[in-house]
Amino acid sequence: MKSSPRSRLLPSKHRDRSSTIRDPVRQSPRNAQLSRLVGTRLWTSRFLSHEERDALGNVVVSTRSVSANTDLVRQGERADSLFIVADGWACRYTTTREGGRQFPALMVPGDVGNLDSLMFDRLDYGVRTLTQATIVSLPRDRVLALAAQHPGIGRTFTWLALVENAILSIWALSLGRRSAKERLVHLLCELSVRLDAEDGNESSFAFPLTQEHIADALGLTNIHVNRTMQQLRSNGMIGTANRTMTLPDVQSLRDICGFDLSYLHIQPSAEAQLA
Amino acid sequence: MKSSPRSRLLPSKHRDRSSTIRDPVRQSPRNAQLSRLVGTRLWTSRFLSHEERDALGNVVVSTRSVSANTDLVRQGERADSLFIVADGWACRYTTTREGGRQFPALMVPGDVGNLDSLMFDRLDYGVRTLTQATIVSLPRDRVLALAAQHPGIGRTFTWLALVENAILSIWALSLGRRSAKERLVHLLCELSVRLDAEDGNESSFAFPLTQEHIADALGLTNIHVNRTMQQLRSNGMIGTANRTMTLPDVQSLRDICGFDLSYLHIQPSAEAQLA
DNA sequence: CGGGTCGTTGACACATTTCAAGTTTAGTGG
DNA sequence: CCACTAAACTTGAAATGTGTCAACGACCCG
Repeated sequence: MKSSPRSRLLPSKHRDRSSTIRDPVRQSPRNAQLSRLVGTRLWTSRFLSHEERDALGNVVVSTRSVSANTDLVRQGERADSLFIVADGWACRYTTTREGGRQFPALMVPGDVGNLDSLMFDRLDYGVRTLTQATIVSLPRDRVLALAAQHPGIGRTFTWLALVENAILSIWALSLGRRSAKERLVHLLCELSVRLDAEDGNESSFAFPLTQEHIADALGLTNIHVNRTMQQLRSNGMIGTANRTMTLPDVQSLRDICGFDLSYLHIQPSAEAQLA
Repeated sequence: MKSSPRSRLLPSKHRDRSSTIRDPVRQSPRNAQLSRLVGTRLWTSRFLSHEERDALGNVVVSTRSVSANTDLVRQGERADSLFIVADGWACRYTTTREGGRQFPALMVPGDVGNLDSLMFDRLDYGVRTLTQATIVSLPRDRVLALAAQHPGIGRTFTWLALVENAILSIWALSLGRRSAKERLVHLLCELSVRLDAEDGNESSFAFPLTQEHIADALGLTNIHVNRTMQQLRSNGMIGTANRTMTLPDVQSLRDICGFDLSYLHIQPSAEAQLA
């Protein structure tokens, strides 16, 4: 399961910049909504029984399509639903007073956007789409009730939170101790794995991020990201064309930045179990 | 409740450098062990019923005193217990191949050291004491069983993981987008709150970290931390004497770095409720 | 065709690191 | 109690990675 079709991931550039979502759009029939969860990080948790998975599926209240650069929640706001990115890319973002922006997380298809909303009234970060995206919403109250009834669901949320923690810890290591080149390569290695884009030692995946987005993830300026990418391109370490990222030699990229995928805590059994 | 007596926090410098713990030392009678949890972040969770709190307390298997610079778990190792830092300071640390070190978290009295051990077989980071410390251990299996039986316990772990997440997100913002001075001041503001050391606009707390520890938390070199601290000292923004940190004007420090304590998710009711 | 986002380039500034001493401090052993 | 030692802290000079500022170019969509 390589990434989604390219058209879906392309940001729609001249519409709805910085808008906030209003109404659920494109309501689908209930069965379709349930099926939107399939393949999601939440859905494939190995801690869920079949019964628990069904219970979660029945809680989906809406599946909507959202354009690029839309805030799902803003910093300091309250969110009554858990947002799952079924398709497209999104980010969590934090900002300094002076306007410096940092992404503590990038979300790709299947990720949960605002786990914190389960426990906190106000979010410490904003969540925003980076591309056109399909968002599945689960109402917080019903999810919490389910978690109290079903141990597997509660455990799944703890697990999700801890995986986010592990990823964020490695990001901190990159931010604090790695050079620009290492940071960039490390991010690409991470995305390659998370998107399940690897085929032997090669990898290729739809890549909708602008250089500014990358900069916000890596704690660099877009200009320096640009120069660093050019260096990698001219060395043949990466290829970019048609909004597609190509990594011809994954292993040597991993060697450059000391990438070890164990921190992603991929569960190889989960998909197999559900297939 | 200001911080612990100074003697407790001083690292014992010429003993047990880099050693690993062997046996539980100084076993205390059971009642005393239970009471070691009191005041802990886990214990004061507002999601716990009295019954659940007792259940957790009964799971404590050991309370031991550990010298400074001791690994409780090393990177990639397995831990069968949850470690709670009842007294003293500790850190989580990650490293690059080249030896660059980054702390994704600092633990002060009351914090849980290795929540991830609940869900992962291998830890993505090491946990190490920075001072002599008192460590309470809860066996992972029994804790997991409790979490499955008692919704409040399960919910508490999710909550703990999400708070760590929130803190780490703000650390990422510091690492990626703040200057050395801002990072340092922000860390001091955070510690001042977490240690409950503030008295009006002043704050004073035992501070056992070396400048190298600070550097590892902030993604800087110890030398630059030194220069930055001197600058703050000469401006009267901070005072350091006898391993005690004094912040004479907390508000102006917060203004320097844009500190907003909401990300710490302090629960003012929790202590009152238990007092 | 035109406007705007995104990508690219160059020259320069500067925060932070590196390297290489020294000095102070706090425990240790005689 | 003093001398000894290692860790922690301090200082200076020079190197460098990354940021800043200011353009220009390419492309896409309306």
